[in-house]
Amino acid sequence: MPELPEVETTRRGLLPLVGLVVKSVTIRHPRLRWPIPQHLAKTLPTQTLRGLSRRAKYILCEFSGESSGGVLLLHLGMSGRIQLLDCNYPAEKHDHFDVEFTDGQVLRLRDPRRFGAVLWLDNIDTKHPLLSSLGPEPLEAGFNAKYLQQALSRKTLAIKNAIMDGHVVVGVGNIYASESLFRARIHPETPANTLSLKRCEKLVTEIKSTLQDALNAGGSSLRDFFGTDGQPGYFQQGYFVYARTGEPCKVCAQPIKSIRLGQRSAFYCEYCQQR
DNA sequence: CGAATCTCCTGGAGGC
DNA sequence: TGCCTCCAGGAGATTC
Repeated sequence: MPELPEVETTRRGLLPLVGLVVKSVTIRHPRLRWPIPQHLAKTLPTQTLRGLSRRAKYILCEFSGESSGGVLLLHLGMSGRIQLLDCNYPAEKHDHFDVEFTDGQVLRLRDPRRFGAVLWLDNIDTKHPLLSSLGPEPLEAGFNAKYLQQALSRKTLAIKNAIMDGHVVVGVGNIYASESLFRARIHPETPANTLSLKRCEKLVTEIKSTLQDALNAGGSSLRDFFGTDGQPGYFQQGYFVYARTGEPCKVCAQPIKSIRLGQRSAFYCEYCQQR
């Protein structure tokens, strides 16, 4: 599933497109999380891709042309992937959206479960509801122990759910939430507002290193993550606890436990992680 | 405001 | 071989 490292890996894979001009847009199945704006088929051609950035798990593609411009916002949801292909490459089932460039490359979005999104913003507008109330980027300096403790100060819910809340910090999904808490030796059910500053410090450090490790490995591969070159990520080799229920802890050899927290599975070692 | 629940959707796995 | 159920998962919407 795309989490932040996978999304960033995808963004980097799209960088060769910067500077290219759009030839056409194909919308095969507009019903994603929200409808894909039909006007893109008319308004995007002739515009030039000026830059690619990312906020949380949103990929922001900045376009401008003679008299118009805006931002194509892409979200991979849970099963989305984007590939760069030759425009003659036949579309397959679940290939919902193409942006073809004049050099013959096509950006192709495939999303079987259709939880992803393709939206159009008139400008990089931080007032857009999807972007306006997001927490800090986990790998940036604004995400630190002091900030985290403050952000958690009125939250009594389990720490695992708290760090998966994009208003607290963005980009920490189900996999890396469990992995980061294991590395920080914090039990996932610990009430968020009871963490000491020292434990917040440790958690911040481990969230950063877990995400950075995954990024260095080219993204994770829970089931079906593939980069823009079609190659799978390899971080899954390194999971300490995720989806390892009953298997021995890599540190103490006790069996890994799993519980449900907020409709999500959480994995932990009851000996290595304390409340 | 916080917290819990519901919801979107499809494919794959397991049971019978 | 087919059908049924369950599960996975991001995050906005809804409800209390």
